Amino acid sequence: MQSRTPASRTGRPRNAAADTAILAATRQALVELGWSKLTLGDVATRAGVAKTTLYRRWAGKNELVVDAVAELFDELELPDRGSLANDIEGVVLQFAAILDRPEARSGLMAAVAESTRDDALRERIRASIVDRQKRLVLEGRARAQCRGELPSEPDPEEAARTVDLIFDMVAGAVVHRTLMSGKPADAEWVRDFTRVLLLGLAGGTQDTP
Amino acid sequence: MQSRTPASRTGRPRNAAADTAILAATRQALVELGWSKLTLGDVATRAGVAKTTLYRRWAGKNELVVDAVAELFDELELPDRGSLANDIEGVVLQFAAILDRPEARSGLMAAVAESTRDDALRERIRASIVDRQKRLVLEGRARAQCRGELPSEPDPEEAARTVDLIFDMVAGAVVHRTLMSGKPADAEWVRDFTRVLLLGLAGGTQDTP
DNA sequence: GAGCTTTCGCTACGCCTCGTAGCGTAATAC
DNA sequence: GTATTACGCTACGAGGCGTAGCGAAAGCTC
Repeated sequence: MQSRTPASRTGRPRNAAADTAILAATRQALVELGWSKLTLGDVATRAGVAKTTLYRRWAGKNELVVDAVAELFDELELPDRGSLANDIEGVVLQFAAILDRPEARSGLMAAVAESTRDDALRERIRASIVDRQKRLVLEGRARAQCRGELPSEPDPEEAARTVDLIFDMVAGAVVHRTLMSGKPADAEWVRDFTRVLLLGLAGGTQDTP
Repeated sequence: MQSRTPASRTGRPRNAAADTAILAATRQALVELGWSKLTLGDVATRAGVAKTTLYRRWAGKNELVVDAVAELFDELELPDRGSLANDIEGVVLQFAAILDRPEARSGLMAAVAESTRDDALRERIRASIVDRQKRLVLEGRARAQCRGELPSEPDPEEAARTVDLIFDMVAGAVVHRTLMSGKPADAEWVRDFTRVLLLGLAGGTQDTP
């Protein structure tokens, strides 16, 4: 996950439990201290490992926090709730619930801030968080096209653009609502948002449910 | 702007030029160093003032960077370009251009990250950045309603909700596209985005231009 | 002008964190 | 056994933080 697994077959193996303990301790420290006051020495103490062990596995605070936060977003699921509107509302509410947790808020935004000056970190975030969750858009879109709720797009290039656009609109709106405007993405807001998004995507050819 | 103006009529007045010099030095340091490696001592040296002077005017790194970044967003304007679609495309492209500047990227996101654990800082961001730019949505919306491009909303409470929703959708999508997806919010993307947003807002009763 | 008030530049300081080096020990593969 | 790697621990220099204290400068009031 973090640095390397060079198929080292010899020597003492790494303690796998330490990884989960360190990542859990990182999230706990994010809750109690936030990003700026989080120190690697403190995380090591919480996890019950030596500080040097932590440095042997992660390059620094940035990489550690990205890995710790990325696990949070793997909880996202997209159960079939019968309609595209219900599917979107469900996943948006899940996403909002994750962003309600302080370890996700401060950790994610701080990592994104650092990634503006660190290409490797940006790629790490993209691979372990952003691109991983794009699967939700792809799945929901495929379902909706099967149901006839969305027009099928023959041009694969244009379809990819649309997927990216939807992803940025959904995730961006929730993040902005939660962190910038500072208001909750509650059921009422999610309903309004989903209505506008669906009308826009359906090309204005569909009635309001 | 920063700390206090208690109508201190007596004593040596503050050097107003130092404020602008400090904020400009902060932006320059953000460009060259980024948030995490920016130090107040370095900013003071760049601005040609003593470090103690800096601490007399700002409480810390967070507040200083918020003020330095807030000035960037005051450049946003909303010239009348004839149609709601053109107005939106114009302001989104302006917003994207600001987010293209490294001092805006790292400074804004880091401040938002810190604000998740600092209520005073969150309020400072809301007042000096977020709420200030909501004027653009209000103005564009009023224009569009005059043109008949958007339905008028009699219920003031629902109208306020709609304004908030539009603001979060526009700003959130651009920020997410730029910083999370790491792709440019170029003319093509802005056109696609505006089309979806407008279809959603018009309630599906309008043709694609 | 004299006197008061506030700001400014400068130096110095204790505190904390960072990231690394070095050592001895533990755990596994061959 | 031996080789190899991981681990815990201690110690260290480097550097930033935020503050205190000082003398000097720049205003206002009288």
